[in-house]
Amino acid sequence: MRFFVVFLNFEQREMTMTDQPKTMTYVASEVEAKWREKWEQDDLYRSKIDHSRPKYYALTMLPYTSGDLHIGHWYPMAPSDARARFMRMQGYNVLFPMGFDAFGLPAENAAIQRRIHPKTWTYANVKRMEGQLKTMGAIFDWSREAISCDPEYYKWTQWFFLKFYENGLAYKKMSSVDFCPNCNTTLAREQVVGENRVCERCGTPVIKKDLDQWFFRITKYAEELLDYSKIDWPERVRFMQENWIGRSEGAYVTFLTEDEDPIEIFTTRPDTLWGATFMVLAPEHPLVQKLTTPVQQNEVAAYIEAAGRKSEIDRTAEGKEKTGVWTGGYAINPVNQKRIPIWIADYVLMTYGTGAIMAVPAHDERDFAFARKFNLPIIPVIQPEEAEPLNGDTMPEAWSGAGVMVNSDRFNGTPVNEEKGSKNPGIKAVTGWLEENKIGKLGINYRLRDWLISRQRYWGAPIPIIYCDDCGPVPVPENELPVLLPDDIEFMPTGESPLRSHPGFLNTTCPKCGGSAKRETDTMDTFMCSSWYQYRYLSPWNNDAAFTPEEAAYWLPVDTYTGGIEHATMHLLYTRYFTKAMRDCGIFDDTIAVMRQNGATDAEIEHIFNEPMIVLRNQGIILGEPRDGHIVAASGRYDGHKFIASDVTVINLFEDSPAANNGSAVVVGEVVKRTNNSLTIETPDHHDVIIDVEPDATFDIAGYGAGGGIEQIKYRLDVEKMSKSKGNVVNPDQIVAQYGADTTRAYMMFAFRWEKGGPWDSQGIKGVVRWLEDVWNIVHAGPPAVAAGEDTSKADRDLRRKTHQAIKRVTDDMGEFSFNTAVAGLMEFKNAMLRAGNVSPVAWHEAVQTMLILMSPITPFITEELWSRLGQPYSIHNQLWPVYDSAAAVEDEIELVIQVNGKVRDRIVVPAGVSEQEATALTMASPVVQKYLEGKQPRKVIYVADRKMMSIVI
RNA sequence: GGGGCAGUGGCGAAAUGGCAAACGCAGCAGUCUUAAAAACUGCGGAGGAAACUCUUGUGGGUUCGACUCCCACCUGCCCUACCA
Repeated sequence: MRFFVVFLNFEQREMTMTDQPKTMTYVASEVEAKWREKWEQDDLYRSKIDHSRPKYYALTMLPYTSGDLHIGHWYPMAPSDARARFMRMQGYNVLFPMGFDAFGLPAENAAIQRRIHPKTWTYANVKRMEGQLKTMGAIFDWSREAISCDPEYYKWTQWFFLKFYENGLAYKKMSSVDFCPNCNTTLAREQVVGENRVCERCGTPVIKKDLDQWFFRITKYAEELLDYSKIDWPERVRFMQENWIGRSEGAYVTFLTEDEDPIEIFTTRPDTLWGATFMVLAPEHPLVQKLTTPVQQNEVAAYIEAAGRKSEIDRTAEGKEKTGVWTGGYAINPVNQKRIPIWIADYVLMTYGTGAIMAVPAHDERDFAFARKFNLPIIPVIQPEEAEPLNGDTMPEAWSGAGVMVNSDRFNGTPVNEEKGSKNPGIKAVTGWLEENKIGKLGINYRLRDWLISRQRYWGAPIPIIYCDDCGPVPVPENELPVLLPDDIEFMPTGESPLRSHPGFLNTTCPKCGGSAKRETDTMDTFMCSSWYQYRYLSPWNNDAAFTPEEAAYWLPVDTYTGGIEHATMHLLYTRYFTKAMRDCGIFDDTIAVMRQNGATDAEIEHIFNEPMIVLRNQGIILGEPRDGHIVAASGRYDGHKFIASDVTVINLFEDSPAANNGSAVVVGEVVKRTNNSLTIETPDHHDVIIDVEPDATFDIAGYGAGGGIEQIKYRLDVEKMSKSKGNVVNPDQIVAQYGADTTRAYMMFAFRWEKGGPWDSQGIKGVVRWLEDVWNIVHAGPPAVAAGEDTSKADRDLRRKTHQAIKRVTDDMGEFSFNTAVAGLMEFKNAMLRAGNVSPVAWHEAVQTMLILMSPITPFITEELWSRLGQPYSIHNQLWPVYDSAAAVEDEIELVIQVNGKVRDRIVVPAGVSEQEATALTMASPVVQKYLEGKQPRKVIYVADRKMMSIVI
């Protein structure tokens, strides 16, 4: 009857409390508002350089200014904040900044739809989101806030562009690019998604357009980007990036046409060169015109025209059926001087390799399909061992496996295995020979292409280039930055940047010759802004540099970065590239100088500017909560496939359906969809029926009486991503209003495995509510009243053990991002406190204070309140993290598990320090063991001391 | 087609090769209440009256011992896709 005791104490304590009367029930909103204000006043979470303490830069991906924070924003941020707080209490000087990714298409689209200026829309959203973020109780240092659409920010985005341009990392070229006809802008390759190649933003199928566009030379870093040895990133992200970079090792080989024009090809299978029976060029290949013979002219022109017109969907819709035409030209295979025809086909892409291939139909699926379709010769040059000799005329498919080289002159008999590149003896031997004879050379090819950064939109950072008829493209001088976006602008999307129709922006003078010139009117991809924001946070107040070297020298690099996996091949690849490019442009030189002044060694400096973020962890996604729809019986009449209802009744079971009366029909089913005037129901035999509800229809919904209408009908929600249209969005403001920020934070951490996520459960949050209420009550109850002279040493030791076990558990789990088990450990500790018997006030206070400190990173408000109610000095968040004492955590006695032949048969309680001999003797004495032994000697006895386990083999 | 990840109670989950299901939700029974809610107490994988037996997607293997390691398969999710 512990609660009785607690209650008594609670009363006693209340009378002795010295402060003003305090609410005895936990009201989250009061507690949170009070401390939020106090912390802000005291600037509790300002992060300042302090060389006496180790730094820790924790970062979570900045939100886009969409206008409303949803629970999906809290999910990465709140646990990341808890972990940053945890590091702070461990003695680190922690920087945990926040800002906004504020440029981009949605602002402009919203502006077009609602006639609000993107700037107005964006800053209103920033304001709203700042307010929401502040309720979270995070240790964001708002003095370091950075907003990417501020001129003070994008000045430096433009400056980076100029630095990259100076260093040959930015260039302009005419190229065929993906263009979204709905958003009216070009897209980077990775912004085109799915099998149908649609725009990531709006789902419109992209088209190809030839435009003069700016690119960043990310391909220069392809090899370095594949090196993950200095960073601790999830394998999954690594795999995705590796896949995206797509390194393949092979050989470049030059074939000559009959006119001696060289055609370079890339192949990963130089060992099959002798089997090349034709060549294929991409339709866009520059040599196509010259190669085409007069006879083939018409056919080739028609094919190229058709290929250009075909959308990506048309191509895939054809089911990969090969198409192509012969140019009429021939090339000479350099390894055997054979004359082979040159074709063009759209299965060869101009954008990969050299845009030309040697076709080896015997050993490549695609070439095989092409050769069979157009009756081209197939010559096997790899013979699988222990198989019938391959026959080019009869083989049913290409052989891409291992074997021995045949029909390949001096290489006949060379083994070929399934390995790629130089690990394959056949490839290795042939490549060496090609190099010796200057026919070809070893080569690496990447799938990665340069990063297209031009966007034909207004709401982005203008590209700081001026075009002069005499001087060509001229960079805007640094002292003229930023190139400001004009506010007065027409937004109708035309496929050209709106800036082009703004004469005041467009027309300028050439910085070199002073003549009249025009500005570049494209703006930069917003991924450019978010590629360097981690550096702007260091000193957003600095208008003379992108970041302050003193700040960078102290805080860099980012120690932990958290965010969604969806950015694996975009943001996370770009920002790695950006840091490497900055390093090579000398942008960190001042920072390095400061580090040297501060006594940093070369070894310490060496790796710091190679990668932006050392540790990366991805959280999962919170999905919508599933729910059953109402089961309804609708009466009315059929009109074709539709049902017109005059009455809708919610029933409990299908069987409760009322009988049809006076000629009207009745349909019964679960509501799966609802609009303003119709319901879609699924009948018990799983057919969907659409019900049009008459405007004056009657509703019978339990609990709503006569006032019920169609809005009260619940429709089924499956587990799906949250979206407004699905109606399954969880609004964090509402959750916070109902339960408080602490509960919301803790639930985010407890509900799922953080990296996995899962469907929202509106019931599950109650567990967290009860936990915090229990903690609240425990603190107010105070230490139990112990009778004079009673020995509390055993109870004290037990509580102290639980305390230190909790310290260990929470410390380890927080460190490993295992937030759900950290909270579970704290709940267990709370349960132990509830069950603690008569402990001394000293032991109770140690336990309760430790509990509050361990909880404080997770639930910062309630712990601060309880800490102060205990009379402890402000602030709990400035306390040091407790240190685990293994001696205190050790058990007095342990339960020894006894296995016989691998199965648990008995458990005996033994003293903790028991020796193996004693344990064995105790085990053998067990009647259960005796029973299984049947008087025989065990064959083997295994004692696992640290697992408290004895295994006997009979 | 290629690559990757994951499958444990009704649900979210936990378990350095060593007691499967900690912690929590829902559920059931009870206390309190006129009643309900809340709160509290107990039960809580399946079968069985019980002793006990079975159980981590399926089938093998390694081991005294496998949710955990290895092989094959099934299912789901993610990435990628005519990439030479």
